[in-house]
Amino acid sequence: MVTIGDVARAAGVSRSTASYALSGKRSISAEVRQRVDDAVRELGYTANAGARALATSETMVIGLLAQFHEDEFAPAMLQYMLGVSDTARELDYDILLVTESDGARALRRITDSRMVDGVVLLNVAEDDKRLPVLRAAPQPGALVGLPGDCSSLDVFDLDFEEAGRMMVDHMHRLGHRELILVSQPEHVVERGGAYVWRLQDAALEQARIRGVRLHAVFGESKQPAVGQLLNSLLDTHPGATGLLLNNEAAAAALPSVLHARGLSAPADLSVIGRYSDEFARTFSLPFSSIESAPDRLGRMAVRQLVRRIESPEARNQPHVVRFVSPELVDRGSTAAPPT
Amino acid sequence: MVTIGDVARAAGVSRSTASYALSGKRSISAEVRQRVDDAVRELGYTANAGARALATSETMVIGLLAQFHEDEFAPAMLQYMLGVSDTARELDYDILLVTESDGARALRRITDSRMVDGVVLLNVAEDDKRLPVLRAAPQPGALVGLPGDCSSLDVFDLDFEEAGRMMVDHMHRLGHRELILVSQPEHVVERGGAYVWRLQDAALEQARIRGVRLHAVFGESKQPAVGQLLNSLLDTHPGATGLLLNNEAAAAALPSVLHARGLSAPADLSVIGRYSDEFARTFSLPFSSIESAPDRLGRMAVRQLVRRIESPEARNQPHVVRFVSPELVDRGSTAAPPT
DNA sequence: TCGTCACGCCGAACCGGTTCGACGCCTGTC
DNA sequence: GACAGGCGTCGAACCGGTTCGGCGTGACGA
Repeated sequence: MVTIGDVARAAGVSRSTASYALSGKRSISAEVRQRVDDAVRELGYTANAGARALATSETMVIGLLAQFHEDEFAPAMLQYMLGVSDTARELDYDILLVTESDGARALRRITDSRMVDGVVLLNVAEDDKRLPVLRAAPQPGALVGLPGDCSSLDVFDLDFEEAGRMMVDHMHRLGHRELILVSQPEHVVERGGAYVWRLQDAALEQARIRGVRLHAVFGESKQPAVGQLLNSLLDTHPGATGLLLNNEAAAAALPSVLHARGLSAPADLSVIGRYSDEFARTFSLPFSSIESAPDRLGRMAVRQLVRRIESPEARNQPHVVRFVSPELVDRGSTAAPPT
Repeated sequence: MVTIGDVARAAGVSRSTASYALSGKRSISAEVRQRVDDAVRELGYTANAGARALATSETMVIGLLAQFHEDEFAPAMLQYMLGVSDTARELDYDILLVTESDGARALRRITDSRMVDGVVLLNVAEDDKRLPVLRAAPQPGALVGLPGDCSSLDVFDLDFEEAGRMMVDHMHRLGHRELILVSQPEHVVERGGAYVWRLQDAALEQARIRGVRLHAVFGESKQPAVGQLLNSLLDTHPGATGLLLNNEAAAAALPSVLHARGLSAPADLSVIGRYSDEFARTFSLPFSSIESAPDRLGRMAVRQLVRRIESPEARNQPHVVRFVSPELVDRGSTAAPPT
C-alpha cells in the first residue's frame, strides 16, 4: 500500500509538505506542488480513509437508515434512497446503508463508532425509537417524515394535510359530492405512520367544510387483498364518483379492478393518487396524483444535513421543519362526475 | 468523546490491557476484565471505527455497487440490495452503498481509499468496466451476474440457460407448439446484459430441438410501450398459445393487456415469467415463474466474499462461478393449449 | 532454597494521515 | 549593512486504536 510517506519520499519532501501540497492549506511552491502531484500520479496514491478520519474526525460518510416493513411498498422507499444517495455523492459524501430492523440499535452503533458524519432517517414514525438515539448522538441528523416531536431535529416531509385538502377540493370543484379515500393499511397507522392520518384527517375536515361525503378506509398493502377491497368499496358505495388513494399498492391494483368492472377513468370514476412520478412511470399508472417528491425530499434532507456537518455555526442554528407543498400532476383521470 | 484511554484510566489499567480485556486476545484476570467491562458500560465506550480500521486494516464494511439504468426495472434491483445488506449484517459487516453512474471510478475510489474490505457488484455486464478495477484492487469482490470473462472472480448468477430451456420444455410438455418470448429491451442487451441472450439463445435452441416455433423479441421497459408491444405480439402471432417473459415490466403489464383482450391465463394463453417471488407478491402477479432468487444470490455472494476477506488462505483458493438452478414456481398460469 | 515457568499486566511502537510551531532563506526597506 | 517580514519547508505531536516484547510475581518441582 502506498502512503503519503512514499509520495513525500518520491517527491523529495517531508510528509507534512506533501500533505499541504495536496490539501492546499498552506502555500507551497509551484515546483514542489508539481513534484508531489507527479509522485501521486506515478505511485497511484489515494489517502487512507481510516487514517484521514482519525486525524480529521470527518469520515465523509452519511448514514442512511431505511426501514422495510412487510406491509409497506418497498419500491417507493427506493426512490427516497436514491434521492439521498445521489445528492450525497454530489456533495462528496458516501452512503452507509443500514436496513436493520432494530433501527435504534443500528443508529447507536454507527454514530458511537464515528463511522458517519451525520445520518438521514427515512420513514420516520410518530414516536420513532430512533429519535432519542439521534438526539443523544454527537452527529447531526435529518429526517424524512414527520414525528410527533420535532424538537432539535431537521425535518422534511410532504405536506400531507394540504395534500388531503387538495384532493378533496379538486374533486369538489369538478362537482363530486361523494368520495372514497383509501389509506394505507391500519398496521402502518398503528406503527405510527403519521402521514396516513394527517392526510386522512385533513381530507375529512375539508370534506365536511365543502359538504362532501367522504368514506375513509384503511387499505391493504398486497394483492389480492387490496384488489378485493377496492371492489367491495365500489360495491358498498355506488354513489361515490371519486376515488382518492393514499396507498401505492391500491393505485397499482386499480387498473385491473376498473377493467374487470368495465369502468374507465375519468368517464365513470375520477381518481387521484398520491405517489411519485417515477412510480407512475414505472407502473404506467394513468391516474392523476399528488406528487410525493421522494427525490426532492431526499435532496433537501441531505443538503441541510451537510450544511450542519460542515459549518460549525450551522450546528447551533435553529432546527427546521419544512413541508413540501403538494403538486397535482394531471394525468387526465379526473373530470366532472357522470350525469 | 470517550476513548479506550478513558476506559483504561477508569479501570486502573493500561490501554493495552483494556484492549486485550475487550478483545480477549490474551488472558486477562477475571477481576480486571470485570473492571474494564464496568468502565465501558459506565462511560458508554465504543471503539472509534476509523482508528480501529487504521490499526487493523479491517473496516468491517462491504461496498455494494448497484447500477440503476433508466431502462431496467429498479424495484427488482432492490431485492438484490436487501439480500446483500441483510446477509452482510448477519456477518457483522456494514454496507457502503454506491449508486454512481460511473461505477468503475466509484469502485476505484472506495477500494483505493480502503473504505471497504470487499465489494459486491450487482448487475454485472458482459464486458463490465468495473472488472479491471476490481481485479487490480487489493480487496476481494463477488459478482452477481455473469461477465464474459470470469477469471479470478467469484461469480454468482441464475442459470439463465437452464431457465430458458425449462420454460420451453415446460410449455412443450403441456402441448404448446408456438410460443412468444419477450426479453428485456434491446438497450439492455447492447449494454452487455448477457442474461438476456443467455436465456433467449438457450430457449431458441431448445425450441428447435423440441420442434416448437418460438418468436423471440426484445421488449420495452416501461408502460405504455410494453403494453402496446404485448398487444401487437398477440395480434401478429395468433397461433401462439404460450408466452414467456424475461422482462419484469412486461409481466407487470400483462394482466391488464389480457383483460383488455378478454383473455385469461391459462384458459386462453399459458404464461411463464422470470422474476422473484417477492416481486410476484408485491404486484400480485398471477403467473407461474422461474424464481430469480435475488435474496439467495445476494446471500451467496456475501458469504463467499466474507470467506475470502476473513481467511488468509481463502484469498488464494480458486475462484468459483456458481449458478443457481432455476425453480419453477407454479401459480397456475400454464395448462394445455386451448383446443 | 533456588531456578523455572506460566500468567497477567505494562510500555512502546505502529497504522497513515493532519496540523501546529519553528526555522531558514530571500526580499525589501530604512 | 542590519533588520523586519513573508514565504516555503520541516519535525514532531496527535488522532485512537492494536499488538509485540518484556517484566514482575507467585506457584511449583528438584
